Amino acid sequence: MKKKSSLKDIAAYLGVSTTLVSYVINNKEKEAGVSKEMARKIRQAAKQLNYQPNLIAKSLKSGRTNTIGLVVADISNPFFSAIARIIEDEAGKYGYAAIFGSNDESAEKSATLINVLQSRQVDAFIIAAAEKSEEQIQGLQAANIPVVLIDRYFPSLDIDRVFIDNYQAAYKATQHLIRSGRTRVAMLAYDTGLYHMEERVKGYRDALRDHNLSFRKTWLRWIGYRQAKNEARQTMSDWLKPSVGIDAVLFATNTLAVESLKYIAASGVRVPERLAIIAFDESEAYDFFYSPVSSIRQPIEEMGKAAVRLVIERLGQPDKPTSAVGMDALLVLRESSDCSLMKKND
Amino acid sequence: MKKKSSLKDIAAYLGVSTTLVSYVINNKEKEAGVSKEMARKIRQAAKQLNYQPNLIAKSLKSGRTNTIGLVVADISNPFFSAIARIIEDEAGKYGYAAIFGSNDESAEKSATLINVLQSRQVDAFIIAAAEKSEEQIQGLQAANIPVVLIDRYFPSLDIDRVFIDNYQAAYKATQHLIRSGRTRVAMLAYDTGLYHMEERVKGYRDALRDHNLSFRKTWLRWIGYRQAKNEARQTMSDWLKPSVGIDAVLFATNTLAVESLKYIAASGVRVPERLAIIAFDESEAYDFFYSPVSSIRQPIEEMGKAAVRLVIERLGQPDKPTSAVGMDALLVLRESSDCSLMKKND
DNA sequence: CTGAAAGCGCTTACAG
DNA sequence: CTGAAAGCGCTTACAG
Repeated sequence: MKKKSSLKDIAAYLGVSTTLVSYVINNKEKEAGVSKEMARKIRQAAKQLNYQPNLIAKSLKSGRTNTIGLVVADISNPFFSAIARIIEDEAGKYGYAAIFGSNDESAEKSATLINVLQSRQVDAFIIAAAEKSEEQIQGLQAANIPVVLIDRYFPSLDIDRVFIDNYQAAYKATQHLIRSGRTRVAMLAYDTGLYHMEERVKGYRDALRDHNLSFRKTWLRWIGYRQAKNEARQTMSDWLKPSVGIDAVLFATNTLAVESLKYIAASGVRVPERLAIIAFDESEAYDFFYSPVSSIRQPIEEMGKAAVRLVIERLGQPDKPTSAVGMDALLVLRESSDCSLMKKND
Repeated sequence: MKKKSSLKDIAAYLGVSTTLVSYVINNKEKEAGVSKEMARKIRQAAKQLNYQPNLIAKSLKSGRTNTIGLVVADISNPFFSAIARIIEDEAGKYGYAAIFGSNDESAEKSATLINVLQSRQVDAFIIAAAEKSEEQIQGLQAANIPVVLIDRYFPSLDIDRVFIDNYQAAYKATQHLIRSGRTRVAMLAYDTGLYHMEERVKGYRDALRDHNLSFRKTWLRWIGYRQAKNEARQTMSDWLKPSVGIDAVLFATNTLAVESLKYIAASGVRVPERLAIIAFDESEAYDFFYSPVSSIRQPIEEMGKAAVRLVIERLGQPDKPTSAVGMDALLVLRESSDCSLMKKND
């Protein structure tokens, strides 16, 4: 039962003041003009007594915790856990740790989470924002707490952010499907007002329009986050009816795609011959689906690093102008959208 | 720039002492005998001034942070991110938050991580331990900090833990392969001294022995965590040579399996006809591999919940006897080990 | 070169 | 029913 020792313990042990100990422990001996000999003795005692600084006390004094609050939709979603890992590593380089939380795309949970993290005095936030969480985020800004949005953002908010050009990504993917001969291209999206989702849908619709494909209502389905599983299956089942005859689908996220791919595999519909597919994000499912899935790959590593960089910059310079870091997603073409394998007479 | 308000602000605003405010804010008005009217006024002022407690100050006073340090190998591994999510939710129910870190299966990183988390005064740890981290963990115990090991543990340490019966799981999987006619069953494992890995290998070897299959050295390959990708591919390539003729493989983890499955898919070897497969853990890859992969599924949810429960119990009763919570994994049989599809004349 | 003292935002035993 | 005061473990301006 080795007791933790405090500065006071070291001071008492050596019969000196805590002031001195503090200076040495924090390597401020030069500025404070602590004698070499004293510094040596203190360091030795610290080692001997197994001193570990109490960062809580330090934080109370300094007002900084060197902690970043990370808010994502669901840490068990590979997209977010990959980002979390990058952020963990990158923040660590600057001496910051991450406290994370999942909001399940719910504004209420997000509010609770942000409150908890704020009470814990995190120095800054990196947030993949939930729908309708603008006010919470503005609240943080009003309280002068740095916030960087990642993946999603609100165009109405003047705030640091890292994002991809979702419109372009969806447009290009749709265009690819159309140019290779698909004429009934559908899109499966989440029913959320979030800007990034709207941009993806807009890119899809504009691509249809620009290629003279008249859009039909049934081709675009918005489904709820909480019942995604059932609704994705239902949608696929509807779309694959001969009377509807969808011949290509753009999936707006990996979770939507994965659920649908399960249905597609089970239903026996041939990909890409009968149905071409392109999906956002990444998933091991994409690699292992019998027809490897073309995807819109976000530069996760760059995004995570940029988010941490923006946080650090903002902490150092609270009044600097907002940074909006846009990146391009990569359209990775594989077999699932290879329309040379198209079934002509269908 | 809404300033955060402190207890002192509320006290000053109302012209009362912080003592009173503290009692009310913490709902101790009854015990402290605060007047109804005063309590009402304080609550109102707290709301009005947008009071948010400073948990850091609270922690310094109380010596508790209501924080659990979660150490895993890699938060971006779906097995660990799934556990993290469970732990996050479950700990939240008890008012605890989680600070996480990845140790990349390295004892050095683990030591650094544990130090950082300890400096941050986490109340307890849940750790998926890295090889050779016994001493660090004993150090925590010596400092009287509750630790619960999850997934892996050290038989030499008397410590709370949650684990599955790895021996049984591997034994049964191997037995299944043998009973359905496979005679050259290999196993791919991580080259680590960790007990859970040794148990898995032991289960495999004992199953071979009990079914009178003489084990051959080449059938068991231990590969390094950091070069798993290359070594897994190399191993598969070796095993699939006609001269070696492995007809079944047990994979000791999901990452090992996923890398190997990529190679197998590319190489054109038929599963399960030519090669039967069973793999530990879960992965979307298992569902989408052309021959759905039989797996040894750990009860992740129960494990995560049990770990949090043990932590909470230990915090409440530091001297209670050690809890070792063992669970059974589930052998989920699918096509990849369906040996009725075995290629007889091979 | 070194130390006494104030203060970060809380809690709580104690006095009145 | 309410308040003054000490203290959690640090940091740092100030005095000597």
